[in-house]
Amino acid sequence: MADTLTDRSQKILEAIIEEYIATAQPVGSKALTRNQGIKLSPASVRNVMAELEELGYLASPHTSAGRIPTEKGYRFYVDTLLHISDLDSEQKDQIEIQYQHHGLHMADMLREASRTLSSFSHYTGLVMVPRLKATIFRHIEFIKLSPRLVLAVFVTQSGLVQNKLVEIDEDLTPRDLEQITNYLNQTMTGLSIQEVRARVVTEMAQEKALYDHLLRRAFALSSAALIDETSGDIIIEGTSHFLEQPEFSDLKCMKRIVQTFEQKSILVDLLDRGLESEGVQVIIGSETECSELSDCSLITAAYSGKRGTLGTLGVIGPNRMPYSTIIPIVDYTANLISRLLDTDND
Amino acid sequence: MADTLTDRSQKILEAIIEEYIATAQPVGSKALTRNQGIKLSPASVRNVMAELEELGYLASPHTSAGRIPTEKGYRFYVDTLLHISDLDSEQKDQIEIQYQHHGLHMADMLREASRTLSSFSHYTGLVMVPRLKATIFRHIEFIKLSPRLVLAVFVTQSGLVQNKLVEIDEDLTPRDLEQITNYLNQTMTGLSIQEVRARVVTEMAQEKALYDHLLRRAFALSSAALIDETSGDIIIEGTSHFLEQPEFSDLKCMKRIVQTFEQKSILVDLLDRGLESEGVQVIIGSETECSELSDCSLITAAYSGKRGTLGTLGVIGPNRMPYSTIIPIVDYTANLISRLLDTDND
DNA sequence: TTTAGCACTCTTTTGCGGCGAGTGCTAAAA
DNA sequence: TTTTAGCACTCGCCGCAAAAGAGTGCTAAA
Repeated sequence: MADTLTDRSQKILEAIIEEYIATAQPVGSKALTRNQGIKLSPASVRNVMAELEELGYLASPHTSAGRIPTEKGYRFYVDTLLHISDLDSEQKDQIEIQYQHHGLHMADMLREASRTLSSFSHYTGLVMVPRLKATIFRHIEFIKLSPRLVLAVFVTQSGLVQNKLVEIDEDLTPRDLEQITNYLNQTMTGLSIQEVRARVVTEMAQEKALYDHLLRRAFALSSAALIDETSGDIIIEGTSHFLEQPEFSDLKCMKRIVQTFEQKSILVDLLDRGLESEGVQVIIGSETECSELSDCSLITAAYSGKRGTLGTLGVIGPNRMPYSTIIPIVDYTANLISRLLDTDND
Repeated sequence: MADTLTDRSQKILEAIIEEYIATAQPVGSKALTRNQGIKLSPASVRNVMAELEELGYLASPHTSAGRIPTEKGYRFYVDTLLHISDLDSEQKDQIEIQYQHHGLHMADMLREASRTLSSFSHYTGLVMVPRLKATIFRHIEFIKLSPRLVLAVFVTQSGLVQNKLVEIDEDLTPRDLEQITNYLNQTMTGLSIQEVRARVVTEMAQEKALYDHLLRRAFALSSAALIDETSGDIIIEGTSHFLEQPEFSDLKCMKRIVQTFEQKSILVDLLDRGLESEGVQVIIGSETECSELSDCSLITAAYSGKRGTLGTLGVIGPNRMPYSTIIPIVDYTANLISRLLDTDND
């Protein structure tokens, strides 16, 4: 039982998957011979189909229905059969236009990205908000709101702004705050957040910090401000597209999926996986390692700012997704966002 | 045809509505006599039901089904029949507990409110983010990020923080910025945003602003910073509860509703209505003036900070909602949020 | 004024035969 | 040896009709 399929088997598998993606109906041998450039009789196709089923690429819901792809089938399709074309420039323009009216606000841009992903793919768009730890320190500022309350505003190189209210035990004069601000901005600018954190820890342990009152406060404040709270936030748009999918017409199953979305944490984990890797990733069905999402697939890609990866974005839909059209959309959007993040904030 | 119903009619109407709320099934005369403290025979009940139908409080889906309440029926129920009990202290505690771990961040608190509303009501929670214009100026700060880019951070009395990146045409020295900051904070603190805006407009028109370069810049910057961008944002949690409602088992109709939610603007309008009024508001079916939501009802209440109303929150679900249990939940949550906003930020 | 009885209506369920799509197998054709 | 035509078989889906069930309105009696 050769694990390598013959050319002919591959062609037929491809045709079946594409037909199934288009129609959501089990594909029969006859339908195949009608449609495409397959020059075989139904009987021959049947033989191949039986073989593909035995190898685990196809399954039949019941005897008298056609075949549907298994996860293994989709995986093989995505890995070796799929030829992804580039977006034509018209589509690129259409996508790009969406971002024209969004100014400098990163949050708006990411929301728009999620929306665009959803509306161009007709599935559900996902955008992970940049993890703070993946970003570069640019500026920190402390605003005193009341004797015991300071607002820390922290800006990353890529234009992400994080606010945090910090309670303090002792009154700090505006002058103190200014000094702290200056010190931190001078020492930390250009470092990654991880480096900044490390630095804060080591310096706080060092002797001179013990004696320099102000310095100690500076570190205390900054470490409070840099706790990554927004981390793990995710922007989901177009959940309603799920309601269009015939495979989810069962309300029970539909509800399980939507609830999983609302929880967000599982999606965050899935998007996190894409952080390390280059290019577009496809996660199919049970590869999600989440039983609720076992009939869903994700197409994700990382986006990056000036220095390194910031986060990931993508699309989630049923296993039966038109990968060939969505992969370029995700890819292009990720690149576009990266580009916008690089140019927007000098 | 007296518009005032007899006591008996009211009792029966109430029983029908409550039965229908509990079961989602058309209510027949027999079912009624079985259940409650109604001491009449089915035949008598039928007479009353026929009368109630003629008056428009009930409708029958078809001859051989029971009756279901009309909007007019619900409205009457909510307005005059309903006796809302207070939450018992156990429930209050349960709700309150949810907020313990949320520190000073307003955004987190509001998200939690939406989540709590949803999980305690088993419907969909809505929280409108405070409209900037309804808030009081507390502090503004400008952070220079690059020669042409300034980050404006604006804090309201109630602890809402808004960031805005502002592009400027001419380089401002840190000294300039500091002066501008000081000037604005001294003049504007304690004014409502509307007053601030008005002030900026009038002062910019005045002569002295024409000559004072710095002043002009200060106004330009602040007016750019105070454009209300987050306005109209809304936090929706628990959409999946809609999938549980038998009345929305039709996917078409379900999808229309979810899409309406995703658009948000319609919900914002609906929540806006509650801004003016005291206490809990109920909007039933077509009162939403939105055809997609004609089978939905909202229960909303305004929450407020130190000075005046900030926004509204509530629950949206099918017309057939257990108003008597949800109204207290919404009411209590709104008060709780108001209380938290008042105490949190000295 | 209330209730019991009854005929009537209309939906829902159930059972059943037939149609259609698709399969696997076998034997013939290429 | 590979491909194809033919054929019996399986099984879901559709439509129909009959039966069941729930509820109503009306009338006449309590």
